[in-house]
Amino acid sequence: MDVFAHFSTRIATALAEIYPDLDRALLSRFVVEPPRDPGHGDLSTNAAMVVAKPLGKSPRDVAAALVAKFEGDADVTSVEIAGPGFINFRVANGLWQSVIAAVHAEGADFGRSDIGCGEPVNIEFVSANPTGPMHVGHTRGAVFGDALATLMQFSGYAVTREYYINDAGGQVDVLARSAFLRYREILGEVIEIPRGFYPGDYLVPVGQQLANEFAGTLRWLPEAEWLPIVKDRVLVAMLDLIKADLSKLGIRHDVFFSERTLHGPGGDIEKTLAWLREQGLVYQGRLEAPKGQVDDDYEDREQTLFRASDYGDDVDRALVKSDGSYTYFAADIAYHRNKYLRGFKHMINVLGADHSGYIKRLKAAVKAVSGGEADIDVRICQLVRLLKDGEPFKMSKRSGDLVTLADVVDEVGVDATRFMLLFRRNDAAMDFDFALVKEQTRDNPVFYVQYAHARTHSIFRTAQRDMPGLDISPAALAAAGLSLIVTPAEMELVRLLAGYPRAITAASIAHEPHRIAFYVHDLAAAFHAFWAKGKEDPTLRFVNAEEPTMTLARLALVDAVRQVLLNALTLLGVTAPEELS
RNA sequence: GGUCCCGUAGCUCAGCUGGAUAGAGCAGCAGCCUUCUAAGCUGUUGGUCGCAGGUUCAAGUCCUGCCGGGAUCGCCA
Repeated sequence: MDVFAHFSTRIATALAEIYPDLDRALLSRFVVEPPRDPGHGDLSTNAAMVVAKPLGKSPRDVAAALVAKFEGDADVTSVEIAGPGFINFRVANGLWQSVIAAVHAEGADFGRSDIGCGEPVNIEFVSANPTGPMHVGHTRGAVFGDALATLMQFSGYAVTREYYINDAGGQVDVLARSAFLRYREILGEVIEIPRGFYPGDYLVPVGQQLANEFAGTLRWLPEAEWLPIVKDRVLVAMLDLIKADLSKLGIRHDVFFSERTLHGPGGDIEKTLAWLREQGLVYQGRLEAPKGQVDDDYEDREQTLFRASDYGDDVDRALVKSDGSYTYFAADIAYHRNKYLRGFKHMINVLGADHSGYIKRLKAAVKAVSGGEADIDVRICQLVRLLKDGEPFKMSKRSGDLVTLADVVDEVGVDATRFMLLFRRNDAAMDFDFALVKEQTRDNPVFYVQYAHARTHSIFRTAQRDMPGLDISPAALAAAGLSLIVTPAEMELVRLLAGYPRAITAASIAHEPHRIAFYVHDLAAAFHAFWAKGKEDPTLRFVNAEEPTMTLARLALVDAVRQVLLNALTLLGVTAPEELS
């Protein structure tokens, strides 16, 4: 039940009846939304203005014809033309009240839609290098990607959560060598970790595991022989580490895709490059030296290039390094072709701020490998600055390790971590204040929203205590006399509830989960406000022993608020406690 | 130098992918606790939407050029 979608359909139908020749594409161009100024009415549409010009008519004439279609309609109490051609509707209370019943009937599914039409969408996120535990910088992208995935699933997309394991580069060799040092250390050698190696303690268990499995035998092998063995072991261990970190945040990927599987003879990279060559998209050539800071070891040479600039990138991009191995980008082209061949025409990549320069070539790659059939949206998560009591926080600890994702979650909890990271647009840098998210005051939005949910339960507990004879079962709530819900403060709440499905679809389409966080904060605020009204005016209290009928109607409203708060928080991966201790 | 992101109230930020008189929270000021958990609420002060042009019925929103802040810049991943 989406009131806005309901009116949108009705208006489109009316327009099609009035103007049979009207271009149907226009019928999806107008919007139905709550006007900024509530004085203008409950719903407003710009339909007349959108349609007027192509029809060669004045907006107000179109509006007048449209208004005539709604005269005497049961759903509306008034329809007015305003300003340059807006149409403002006042919706009958009965329709608003039916929203409460709809929330009750649909329960956890309230807000669900099928705008995705079951289309497969691949969301690649996190993809942190498998060289150690996740550090705090990865957290934002992890939470964002996960929330976006849940959101789009709820809107009817067939979502695959995917993690790309960068296990093919030189840093993995360094990782394996670092683990090998720990192995030798376990065997009794005194080891100094040289610069450029991974010094973290987290490799000690890997060394131990190698010692358990191979005793001392690896030590006497040449590196070429032990390296692949150690690499296999250490990669599995690191991935387990990362999965454990992610599960701390309640995040689980459907697919872990290894970059290594793309390499080698007959692998996807070779196939993809051969295919690109057939298309004439690969050539030998030179690039201009980059402006700005030029590396000392820059060497102008002829190289193998992909025609990225044919697809909107600024320059063509190198595919092969000077040592003959493939560039990261070459593997990434193959990887995205692989996604396309797996049936994904919609891809979303969640990347950190340092990858913003990568967007154009990625889009170029997707366009090229799909023949323009697939699209990719790259969502950049900007930096998070850690603060404590308003002061910048050291990102590295004494041991030299970075602050890890686990540190943050252990410090402030999953709910606070997730909500705070989602309570901001992804493309703006943000501050994360450790002290604030642990506060139990209204300044802390996580707490504020969870408190609203706990309050809905508290009201039911009170009702049970003070009116033991009252039947507050789901069936009784469903049968409540909703026509009693009429005061402005109540209608404000109901209107917000009615806007939930619309908020979900809009956030899905825009790939912006933060809108749900703001929505739920708004709903919590409206609920707290209504709750407080009962203090000044006892007739506005939810539970009133003198008025069982009214109490039941109000409880039905509270239950709807409870359900939507729960739905929205669940979507964000934040728990909704029934009681705050 | 190129590219991308940001610039909205003293501070932190929304602004529903072009709509009507630009909104919240914090801070400030003035109020509300023998409570349906005050862990909350009400009222109020505060704006040249960085600047200048352009597009149109309509621009914080789209385009161009500047200014300021951040990120990034052939073979790292």
